Amino acid sequence: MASIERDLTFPVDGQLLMVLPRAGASINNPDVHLPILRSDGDGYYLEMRVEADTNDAGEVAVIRRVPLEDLTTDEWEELKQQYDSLDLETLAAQGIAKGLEKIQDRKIQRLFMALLTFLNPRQVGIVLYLYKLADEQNNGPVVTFRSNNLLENLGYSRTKGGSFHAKVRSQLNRDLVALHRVELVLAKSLREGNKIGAEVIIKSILRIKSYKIENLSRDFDLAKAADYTYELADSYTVSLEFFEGSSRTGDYVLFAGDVDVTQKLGSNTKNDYRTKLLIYLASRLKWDSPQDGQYLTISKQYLFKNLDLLGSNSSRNNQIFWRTVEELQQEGYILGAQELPGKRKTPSIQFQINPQKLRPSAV
DNA sequence: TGTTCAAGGCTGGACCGTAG
DNA sequence: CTACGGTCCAGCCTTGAACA
Repeated sequence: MASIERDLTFPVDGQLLMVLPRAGASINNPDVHLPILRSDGDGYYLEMRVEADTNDAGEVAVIRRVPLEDLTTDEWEELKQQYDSLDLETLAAQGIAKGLEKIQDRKIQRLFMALLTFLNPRQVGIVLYLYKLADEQNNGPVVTFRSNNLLENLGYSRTKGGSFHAKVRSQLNRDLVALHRVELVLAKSLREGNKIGAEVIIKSILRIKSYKIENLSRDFDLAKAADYTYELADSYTVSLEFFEGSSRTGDYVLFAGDVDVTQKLGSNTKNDYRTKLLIYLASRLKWDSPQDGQYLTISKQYLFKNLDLLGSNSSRNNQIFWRTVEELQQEGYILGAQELPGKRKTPSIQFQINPQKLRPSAV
């Protein structure tokens, strides 16, 4: 029984899921502040704050930040100068790529890009895939994988020669380095996170422990590849920093082993509502701890915010939302969903989750 | 409220060139 | 030869605005 179960599902850390939608909140989210440069006794940081929304316990405060410890004084001055010349307001309105195109220095451009698009659905897909591998490899939080296998699982196609395109390879290295380099600052006990003076923890999603280059003639530097070039190592060994797995504390959510992390051709990861909804539902399973483990009632306002459905046309937002629910229903994660008549004009949605595809650990 | 239209952002794959 | 680097652009999808 237990082994069958393990074949069909894999555990993803509960604390990570609780914080994931917040940690990856986009620039359009009203709780998100624009990036700032900050220095304190410990060093320099480029950081983005996500403020808590006190009307809902799950909308906790999180800071995501890139430590800039290896910057020279000149680089720090240049970074400050580039930062001052940025029009951060139009960056949100006109798109991130557009907003950053004036920055000449590629490293600075990529730094902002990494922070602004942190934990987008493509990166979340990578994280899910790594938790699945951790379960298969049974080596605790340590996972070893071949880059090409990961690209394959993300649904990318190969060139005529059989390799992957330089741009996708490069994006993968940048994603991995972002998951390694960006630190999350959050309350140690998320459920009490809004209290003043709460103890904080600082963690990355993963740490890259080592990597391999099979063609020895290539000389590869992880940071340089992420900051300046289009390179990718052939394999990586990483350690998942949020990891309870199936250990005795048992704080996790089981995901279906056939979870789809492929990137759809022609589509755009920031519009991957299906992955956002899946993760948000998993997150709410941890926050709400429903007695039956199946029924979740979530206000539409918070659903829309966490799906980044923040456009001005509410009927269109509704269309996209229900289309997304339909997708997860087709995949079997959701057994049913219905809109509950709203108290004071705040309608909510009741979901019935399929415990065979998504199930929290017993509380 | 929902539809239609035009404009434009983001992604990845085609193509081609280059370095080692 | 393979992997990297750059340019171009089609396809998907969203957005704001106008309108029924």
